[in-house]
Amino acid sequence: MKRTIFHIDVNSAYLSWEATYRLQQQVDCIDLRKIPSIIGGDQSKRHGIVLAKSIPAKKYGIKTGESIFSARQKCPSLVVVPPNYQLFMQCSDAMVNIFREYFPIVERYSIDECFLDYTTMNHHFGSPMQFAHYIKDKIQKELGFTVNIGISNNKLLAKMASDFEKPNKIHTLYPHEIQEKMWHLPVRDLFMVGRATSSKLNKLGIYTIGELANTDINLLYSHFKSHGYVIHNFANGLDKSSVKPCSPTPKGIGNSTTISFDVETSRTAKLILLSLTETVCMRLRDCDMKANMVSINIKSSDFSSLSHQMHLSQSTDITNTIYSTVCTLFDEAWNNKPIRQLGIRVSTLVPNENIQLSLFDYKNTEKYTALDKSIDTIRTKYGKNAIIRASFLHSGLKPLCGGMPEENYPIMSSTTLRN
DNA sequence: TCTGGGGTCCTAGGACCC
DNA sequence: TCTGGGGTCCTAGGACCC
Repeated sequence: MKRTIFHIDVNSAYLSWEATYRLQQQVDCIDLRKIPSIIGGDQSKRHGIVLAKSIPAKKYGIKTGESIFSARQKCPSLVVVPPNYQLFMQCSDAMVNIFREYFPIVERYSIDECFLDYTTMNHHFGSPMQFAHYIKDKIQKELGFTVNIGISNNKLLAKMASDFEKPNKIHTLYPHEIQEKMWHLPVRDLFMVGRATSSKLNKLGIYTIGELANTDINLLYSHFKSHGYVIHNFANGLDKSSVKPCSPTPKGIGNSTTISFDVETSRTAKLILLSLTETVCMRLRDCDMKANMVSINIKSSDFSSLSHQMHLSQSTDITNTIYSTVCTLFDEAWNNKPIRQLGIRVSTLVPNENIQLSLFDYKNTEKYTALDKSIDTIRTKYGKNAIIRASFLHSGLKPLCGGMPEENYPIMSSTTLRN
């Protein structure tokens, strides 16, 4: 049976959300979407990259991911606004709540993108195009921001379609429209063709999605291995994946941070690793999982990076245990180059039940588990910094670092954002 | 490049075994 | 050791997405 899939994508999400919020709060009367503006990190903390841009900023050639320094060179009058992740989560939730009024399954692909399956809903809500207009306008009216909607028979084509002309537009990309609407685009525009793959394709004389679609699959395999099959299928509009309810169980949990100065001593590095371990382990316990693998990542000031990982003899969620592994990994891996960024990650996760405890450390495990539990309770109740490790006092470093944007903010319901 | 941070998946190459 | 070949497992690094 032919499916009907929608892909909804918020236009310049972070920027639209901030603009909508400012208009509603009447911070000032300027709509950030109508002037050259970006959402960007703090340059003094070396977080200075463009996270989202307005359409006027795009006209100056400003790209997501580039440094704010270079964006300012392209447009000296550029307005730079810091990100407000709590607000972004609330706006995202408000949009998803609207979808849930109509769809039993909402696949939240990212903070600002969803897939919906409209296949069986035609006779309830009209043609796909009619319903797309309805839901797009509803979001704009109730939440104040615009979206693009792509419609097709599979997720890949729906996603490609939503990326066509912006903002506030609906596009179809049905299989019979592929040649006309998609094949003339540069290969870089195809989902799953990134910088590295597109430059390799260009060297092979392949510049458009159409050329890729008509390239011999064996040639692609010889250069790209299994990824060659993926991009060849996508260029031909082939995708069988279905719309799935999101986040089954995470495969791993990690946090990393770029430090505002170059770290030159193991002592400082380990303090930062501790703050990262604290948040990662809290998140791990929060989703009721234990980890079997611990990895670290070190990016030097010259931007070279290295990683190191270790399998644990026993799965754990204990901060102290994971931290001591992190320290061992760091000592084994660090090449003494000044450090720009540190990251840790736990993976090979198992549900926090039926864990075999070795007889020897049974007592310690119990003790540390109780300790972590008390700390988590205090932090949940009184805030993240209600209890911190003494080693951070007077260190000038944050005792907890990274983490998902949660905090103790109430989730804004879709009504809260209404005009 | 004055170049963030959260993820997932794949692969080359080495270790080890028979 | 002037050493074959196949299989499995593991790790580091790199690709991609947002």
